[in-house]
Formats: sequence, structure tokens, C-alpha cells
Amino acid sequence: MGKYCYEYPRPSLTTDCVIFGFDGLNINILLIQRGGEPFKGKWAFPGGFVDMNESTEEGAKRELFEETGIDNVFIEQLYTFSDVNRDPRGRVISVAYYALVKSSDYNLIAGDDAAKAKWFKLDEVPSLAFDHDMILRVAHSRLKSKIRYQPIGFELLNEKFTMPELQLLYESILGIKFDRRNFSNKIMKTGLLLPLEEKKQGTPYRAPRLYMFDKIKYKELSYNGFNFEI
Amino acid sequence: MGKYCYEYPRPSLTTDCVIFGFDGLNINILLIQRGGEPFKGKWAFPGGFVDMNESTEEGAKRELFEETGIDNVFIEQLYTFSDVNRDPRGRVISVAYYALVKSSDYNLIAGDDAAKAKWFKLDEVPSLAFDHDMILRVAHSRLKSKIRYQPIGFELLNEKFTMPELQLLYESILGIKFDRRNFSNKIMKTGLLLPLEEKKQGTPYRAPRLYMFDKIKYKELSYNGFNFEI
DNA sequence: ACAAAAGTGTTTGGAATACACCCATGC
DNA sequence: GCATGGGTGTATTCCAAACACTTTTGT
Repeated sequence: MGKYCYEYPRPSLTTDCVIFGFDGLNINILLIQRGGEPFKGKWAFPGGFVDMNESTEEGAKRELFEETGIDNVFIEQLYTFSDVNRDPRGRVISVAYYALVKSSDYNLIAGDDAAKAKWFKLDEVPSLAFDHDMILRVAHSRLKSKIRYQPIGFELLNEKFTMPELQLLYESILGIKFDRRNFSNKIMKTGLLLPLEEKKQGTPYRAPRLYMFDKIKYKELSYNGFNFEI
Repeated sequence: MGKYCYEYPRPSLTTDCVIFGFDGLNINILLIQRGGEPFKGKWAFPGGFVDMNESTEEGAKRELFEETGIDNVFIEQLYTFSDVNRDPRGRVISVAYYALVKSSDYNLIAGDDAAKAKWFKLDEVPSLAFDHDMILRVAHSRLKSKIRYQPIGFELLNEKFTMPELQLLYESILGIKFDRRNFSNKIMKTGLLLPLEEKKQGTPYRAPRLYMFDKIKYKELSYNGFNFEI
């Protein structure tokens, strides 16, 4: 029997991480294949049980690293899923987090429980274990609203990037197309982009100009509670 | 010793409810005074431990009812607070919910643990137990963004209400003043308000016109994923 | 020269803001 | 009649959307 005893029953507490990765062309989702029951062989989000000496956010980061090798990401709390029957093993509630990363920054490793980690294109995600289909829908919808008023996308590109690259990123996340000229105008009006003299090398056709994200301006504006909308 | 034993230690799971109540003039917060340790005598949000056969949302509603007599409200998940040291009794994580109610709809009852429940004006809230000061800040900030693009305010008024009443509601929540004419124009442009022929009786000075929230129009618009912004 | 992508600016419509006058009611 | 709040409309400003031509580069 278990060694940890309580006066009242307690649910288990887990975390799940929805990791969106941009590869320069598409938005991908990071999944791991389950090695054991339940849902053996099915794909699911990385995550696991929370330890007693860590917050759920710390637990989510730890599990993410253990299972996929992904480290040093800013994760943000998404939602807590607590349906009584969401896990066939018993009463398990899960605090879900999400993050955006540049997928080229990480070489996926096999996790410590030999689960395979793999990137899936957003529109090629298979049916997932547990209630993870729902978690994905919630995460994607949150991401879409978030990126319209917070500059969370710049982390996904190289330090120096071109306007078409940035536009492609917004289009992949939002699933819509922008007019090239209006997009550029809107983005520049935020004041958060620093145009460089340099142009991107090695492209076919005309070389596009490079930009950088202006971190100093961002801090300045954040301090005053700024707003923008793409 | 406790009767419920597990292989690994588990944190306790609680809920907290941040209830915003509008009394026609001010936004109030519903608090209960703690009858026992820790934080005995301090004020805190209604809430409590989640049962094994209920979701956190169900648990939050149940505790809210038991402690304050408030029933039949739409609560929305706010955030999950999980800092390791947030509760002196041990490892307790709390899923916080928030809701908006019309305070005149409820006669506050003393809770089953003899705790007193009381409405506090937003700017007269005392220092709270646990991390509830932080929870309140998060809740108020969430409410402010939410009300700008969701018609959550209409529930707080009588079925028939006047434009100045609605404006006062928005102003109390957001803490800003609107121009009377522009406010009315913006609200009417959403198409969600049905002007009635009736006027409000018993007011001093000129009798203001009454409006109703157009639920049918709302469903119609929701279905198409509409947007508005106040 | 031509095909493909990048760069740039103007026009137009609609929404948000600022703003002023008249109306109803109680005292 | 005057003080108080309620009702309404218009001019202006600003932002967003639509839109076309020129430049660069590789073949």
C-alpha cells in the first residue's frame, strides 16, 4: 500500500505542455508517443506528475525537459482540466501550459521513459490520448488571440529576420493571409522593429531587408502598459 | 492517521471564487471572514477543498453556495495558483474562478462553518489571507479585459435597464469615464441592445429610456464568432 | 527580357473622438 | 425659471483596408 496517507482523498496533479514550434514555414506541435497504458501507442503532450517541492510551472518545465530535451522556454499557463473522467487511471487533474519555440533550436531526444518525441504539423496532428484534443484546441485558440496583441512571435525567428518571414509566421499561426503592404505598415507602427541596413544573403530574387526586435523599446512601452493590435 | 494512502505524495486541491457584485453604483467583492487558523479573523475568498466526484468548477460552485448562499452563477476559470509556500498548512494548490453577479439578487447567509460573508467595495478591500491579494489583482485585471469584448455586464442589471445605468456599470469596472454620447453610440452599434418604448419610472428629472439585452441577436452573432470592442 | 519576389505610397471608407444644443422633471 | 440629468447629431481625426507600380536578382 502507499506510504502517503491523508484524511481525505486527493486527486493526482499533473501538467501538460502544448509546445508550438515554428520551423520557418509551418507551425508544429510537439507530441510524445505513449509507451505504456493507458492509450499506449497514442500521441500526447509531454507532461507528468507534479512534485511536492515545485510549482506546477516548474513541474511542467521539468517534465518538458525530461521528455523532450527542451529547456529554457517561457511557458504560460493555459487552463486547468479537471473533468472527473478525463483520465482512466482515476482522478487526475492537469494544469496545462503552452509555449512557442523555434523548433530548429532543439534536437529532440528520446525521453527517459523511451517515449518518442516528434513534431507534427498543425493540420496533421492525429487523434490524441486523454482529453488532449480539447487541450490543443484551447491552446491554439489562446495562441491566436495572444499573438494579436503581444509580441510573442519574434522569439521564433532568428535574431535578424525579414518582413516576409515575420508575415509567414503570423499567417501560419492565425491561418489567414495578410496584404504584404498593410502587414508591414501595421508592424512598423508598433515601433518594436528596428530596420537594419543589412539585407538577407543567399536568397533567390531580390534580397529582403533585415530587421531586429527592439527589446529596449519593448521594455519602455511595456512599462507604460502599451497596447497594439495586429 | 489518514485512511487514504498513495504511492507518491499529493498536494491538496482547493478552489477560490472571486465574486464581483454590482449594486447599481459600485463594484463589490464578496469575502468571508476566516473562523479558524491559519489567518483566523482575516478575510478571504469563499472556496474550499474539491471532492473526488466533482470537477473544480463544480467544487467552486458548491463551496460558494455553502459559504455564501450564492447559487446559479456562471463562473469562469481564472488561474491556478500553485506556489509551494502559498498555504502555511502545507502543499495546497488552488484553482481560482471568478464571476459577476447582481449583488441585490442574494441575501448573504452565514456559512455552515459560521464564517461571515460580506460585500466590500473594491477600494475598501482589506489585506487578505493566503495569496488572495494577488488573486484579486489577477481577477480584476481579467475582468477589465473581458468586459471590453464580451457582453458579460448585462447580467448585472435588471432585465430592463437604462443607458446611464449600463454606463455606470462599465465605468465602475473599468475605472474610467466615458462620454455619454459616444458610449451610447458604441453600445448600440453592437446591435445587442433592444430599445423599449417604456421609460424608467420614479426617477428625479427626465425619465430615461429602458433597454433590454437582445439574447436572440446575441446567439445569432455568437454563432458567427462575432467581435466587438467597447 | 522575363519571371519571381521585395519595396514603397496613396486613396478611401469607417470607426472613434470631441463636441453643443435641446428636452423633461422637480423644486 | 433654474438646476439637474437625459437624449440626440455632426464635424473631425485617425486608422485600416484596398490597391499598383517600381526595383532587384537569377536564369
